[in-house]
Amino acid sequence: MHNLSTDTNIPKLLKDVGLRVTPQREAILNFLIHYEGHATVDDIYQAVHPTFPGLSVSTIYNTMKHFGELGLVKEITFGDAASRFDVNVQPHHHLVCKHCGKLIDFYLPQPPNFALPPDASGFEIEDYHLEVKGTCRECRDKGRDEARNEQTQ
Amino acid sequence: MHNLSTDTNIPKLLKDVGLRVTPQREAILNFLIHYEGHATVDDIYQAVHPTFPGLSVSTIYNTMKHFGELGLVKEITFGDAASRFDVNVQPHHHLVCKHCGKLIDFYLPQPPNFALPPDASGFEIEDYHLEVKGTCRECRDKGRDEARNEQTQ
DNA sequence: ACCTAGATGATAATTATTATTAAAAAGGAG
DNA sequence: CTCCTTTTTAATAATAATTATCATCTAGGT
Repeated sequence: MHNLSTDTNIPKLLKDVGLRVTPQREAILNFLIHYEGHATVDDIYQAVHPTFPGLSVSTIYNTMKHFGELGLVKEITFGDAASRFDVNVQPHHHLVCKHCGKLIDFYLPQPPNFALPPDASGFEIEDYHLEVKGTCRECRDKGRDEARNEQTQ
Repeated sequence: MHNLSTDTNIPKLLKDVGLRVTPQREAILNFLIHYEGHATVDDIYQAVHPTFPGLSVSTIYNTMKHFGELGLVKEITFGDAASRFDVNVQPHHHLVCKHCGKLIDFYLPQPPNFALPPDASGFEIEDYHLEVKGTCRECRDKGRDEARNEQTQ
């Protein structure tokens, strides 16, 4: 598990996790490190493409898969929408605005306690994620809804 | 919020929630009520289609949207996979097996307590869902993986 | 400089879902 | 019961995210 910050040495990091150092990977990582919020593949593409015209979305998908497996990013998948990637790989949870889709991180002081039901005996817990849905202040203030896809960070 | 059981009067229920009583809706509801687990649109289609050849998937999507809005079912959406529908509309949570996709319900004795971060001030919580990922016993026993899409209930 | 495993990019394929729309059916009014 | 309006259905096309394919290219060791 790696925690990335703006002063991470990108080529070194890539070598450390056993990946070849390619300009594409450097560009993507660099973007993610500086990005506030939770980027989708398309966000990455839109941002990196101008300064790196060759870049293909396949490469981004590929790269994100690698990064995910190596613990550089965490994929957040919500029902309907596109996957988002988070350089915050600390265990954490999300508030999701039902109206604009905004994501806000939060942390639990301690894992929630619950008893496994009988039909789950032998289930080995590896990870948990709490998704809290509701309405963010902005959407509560303005007339709700019609905000979708505006502030989807 | 309605809790469906095997002795629910389906036509009456449909009328009560303000929907027209159609054979398609009756068939879908009847299937859901008797189904153990969490059905996908395709599950419904596969099950109902043989005895109701005309049924179209559009109708199922449509119907599930209505049922969801009226609180007859709860849609569970996980990242990659197809949406599932649960006639258990009580607030509850899920264990998800990473290998075979099996879903197991569980309940929290009390809501997890957490403090909203400062950038979430004004966020109005409406709902929360805890998703616990791991490996179910069956997948732990057999050689893992290659089970995907077998016991996806 | 050379070689080979691995990476890339273009494109096609897949999958879940939504939109469209003409035809059919539900349910109330007369 | 028949007519009428509105909703629903079903078939199809459209969309959108993601994965698969594969020829070409390149990183990094020799």
